[in-house]
Amino acid sequence: MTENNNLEKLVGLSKEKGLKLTPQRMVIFRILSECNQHVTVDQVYQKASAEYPMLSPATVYRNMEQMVDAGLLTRLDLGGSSMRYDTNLEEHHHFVCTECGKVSDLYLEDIQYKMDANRSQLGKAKINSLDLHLQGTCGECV
Amino acid sequence: MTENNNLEKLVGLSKEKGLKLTPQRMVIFRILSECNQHVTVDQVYQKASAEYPMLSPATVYRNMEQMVDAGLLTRLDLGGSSMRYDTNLEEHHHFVCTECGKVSDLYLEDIQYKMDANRSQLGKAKINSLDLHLQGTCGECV
DNA sequence: TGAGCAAATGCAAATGATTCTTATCTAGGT
DNA sequence: ACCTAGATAAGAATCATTTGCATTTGCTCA
Repeated sequence: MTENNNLEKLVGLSKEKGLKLTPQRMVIFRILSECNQHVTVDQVYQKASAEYPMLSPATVYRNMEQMVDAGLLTRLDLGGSSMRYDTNLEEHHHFVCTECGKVSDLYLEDIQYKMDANRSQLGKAKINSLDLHLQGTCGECV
Repeated sequence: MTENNNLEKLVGLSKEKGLKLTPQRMVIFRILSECNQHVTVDQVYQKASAEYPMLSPATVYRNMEQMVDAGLLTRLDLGGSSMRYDTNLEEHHHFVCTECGKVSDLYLEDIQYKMDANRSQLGKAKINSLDLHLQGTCGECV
């Protein structure tokens, strides 16, 4: 169901944005819908190139970035060496386990509100993105 | 005064940690105490190599990392292409202007408290670091 | 004060993520 | 079937950072 959903989105998107429905794009997108969230480009590339061997990493990079621009993915900088991409578009934050690397989602509805209260320190500044990075040891690794 | 303070720290450190008082380390350390916060390794290297031309970048990288280990600096991942190091050891957060790159400090005393309230989502997990990344347009660039 | 050892340095090469280049290819409209 | 804009593959290029190694240098203790 998620997969159909995403496939629909892709098709709709390709019309909207003038993106072509190339086989590479289809493979990449299906991989994304099968993967867990927070994937790296390389993870996608590994899986995708298994079934589409001539695929180049650059193509995956390009496609993921396009999907971000199109609002299908969110780019995540979780502090590791490589960027991650999140298929969960809801406003949320992340907790990264420094032992096993697992990423957990966190929904913190009142952070934004709290920020507003502290906004005075920023003067006329306009906040565009607010990102909470939490690190620690997850339940399984404790 | 800050410089004397830091020099003391450095000497104390070298005893504690078995770090040697090399001229390179002295130069790097003084540069750090003169620089504004949030410097990159390269910024330090540029200034330091001006007065110690044979200095190698690797030495700066190594020294900054050692200072982090020793608790004299904090490593900052502010999302740019290179890491930054913060000489301000107080608990605080950062706002990065996406126009001019300026970094502003933010003191948000109640974030930690708020997090605790949301901790239930994390189960037995242990939070080691909490880092708020804010991006936007600063007062001057608005 | 000088020998010895661990730590520090410089250099260059390795690494790893990402981007760029360029020639080729192809989807989609006509 | 044909054209053309846009997409692709492949690999070179880039950039920040790390590492291996041979050499040097603080620092300690006799």
